[in-house]
Amino acid sequence: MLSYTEENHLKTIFHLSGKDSNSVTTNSIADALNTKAPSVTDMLKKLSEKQLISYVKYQGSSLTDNGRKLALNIIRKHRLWEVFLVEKLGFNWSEVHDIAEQLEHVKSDKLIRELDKFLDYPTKDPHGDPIPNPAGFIKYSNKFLLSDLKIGDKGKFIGVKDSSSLFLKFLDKRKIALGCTIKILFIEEFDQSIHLGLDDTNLTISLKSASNIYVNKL
Amino acid sequence: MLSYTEENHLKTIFHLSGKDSNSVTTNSIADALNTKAPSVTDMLKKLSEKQLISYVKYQGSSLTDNGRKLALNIIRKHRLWEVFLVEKLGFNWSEVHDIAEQLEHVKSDKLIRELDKFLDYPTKDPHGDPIPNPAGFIKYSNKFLLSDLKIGDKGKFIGVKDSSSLFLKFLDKRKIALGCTIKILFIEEFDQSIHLGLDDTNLTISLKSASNIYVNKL
DNA sequence: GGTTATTTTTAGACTAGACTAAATTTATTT
DNA sequence: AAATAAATTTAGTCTAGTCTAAAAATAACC
Repeated sequence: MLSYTEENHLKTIFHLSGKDSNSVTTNSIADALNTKAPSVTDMLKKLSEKQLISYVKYQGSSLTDNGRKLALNIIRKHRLWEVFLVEKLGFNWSEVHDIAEQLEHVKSDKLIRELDKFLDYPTKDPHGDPIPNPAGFIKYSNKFLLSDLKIGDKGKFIGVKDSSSLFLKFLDKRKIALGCTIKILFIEEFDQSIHLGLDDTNLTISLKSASNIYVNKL
Repeated sequence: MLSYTEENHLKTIFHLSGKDSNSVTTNSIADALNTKAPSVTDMLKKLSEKQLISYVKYQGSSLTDNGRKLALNIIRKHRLWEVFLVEKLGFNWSEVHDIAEQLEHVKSDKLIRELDKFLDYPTKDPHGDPIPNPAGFIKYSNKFLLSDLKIGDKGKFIGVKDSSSLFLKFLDKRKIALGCTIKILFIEEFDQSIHLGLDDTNLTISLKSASNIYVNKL
């Protein structure tokens, strides 16, 4: 049985590792969890003992198959609860992260099975992120960051990288919603801010914002 | 912000106090929480400092108005989640307690408001216990223990005292369901076991079982 | 390639919550 | 009302998780 803190470390290592399970630095975990490096080092040793990560002193950590499975199970729970909050309780996608952060730690396999059924087996959360299946398999889409597209490219908005409430409200205000089509009209040389075509309107967003938006290239 | 453990102590003190907020002993709290007396003593001091209970050394503890309000809020959450689990996710009433025990600690006022609305403002949980309103008001029904009725009395089954999974399954097996009418046919002198009329069948239950069943006298 | 800077780990201390064993207070019994 | 029993608190220890400061390892730089 994993503790709250162990679960959070596994989840964070997964998120920082990316698709191909790269090794992750101690400091990056500490930053992500709003904690300090020595606390993380302690936890890394513990998770390593439990064979959930492979950890080499000074060299970083990566999930074992077992650890990855557990991480994906937590992420599955997080995302199912997010769907519940938005679809059933009428929350805005910008409000659900912190609550799901708590709900994801509730322990009951049956609860998640029944919730999944109740929600009719959703495959994506409200931010467009894929929901891992019960076996811990996750389907990555061939997504790109909006900031990596070139002038003239078109993309379909499928998700966000940073799902902080602040950023999601930013998107809401500009009517940038999941599923809409975005065309790169022009990129400012000076600061890489991007002029977009969005439905019938044009707008400009910063490089920082564009680096938080995932699209499927069209 | 209360910790998980603080919340559990407040809740337990409320449950042990009964309708008229009697003083509660340290050992009874320890028993209810499956912990030891010294741990409880520490917590009592802490809750007393926070003015959530009034605690006199060696004399027991009782909730302050503030503590009672917080306790009722936790109970409100617990019972709303139980309704959700049974009504929406199809759980049996015997399975929901442990899960609700976890869910009740999730912190978000809006979550509970929306859940309440989603469930259409229920007033009782699946075991027949009243759900406190958001202000911390709880409506007690004039309930009796089945074991306190006399021969010839009739009652409507409205709730259980001990909602352990074991006892609820016991009731299910005997088709004793919330809302059914129970008549006391005969009480054995030897062991106070009770012969009941239930719908069109008769059965016998022990004093211990009868002491766990609440009825409204008819 | 040696020096400096950065990252990471170790060492040691702190808090919340739990425990056991011993001391103290209250209750019971005769 | 003294002696015994039971309940409760105190004292001291333990674990998980956190931190700061110092030491060690790695990376970066000239």
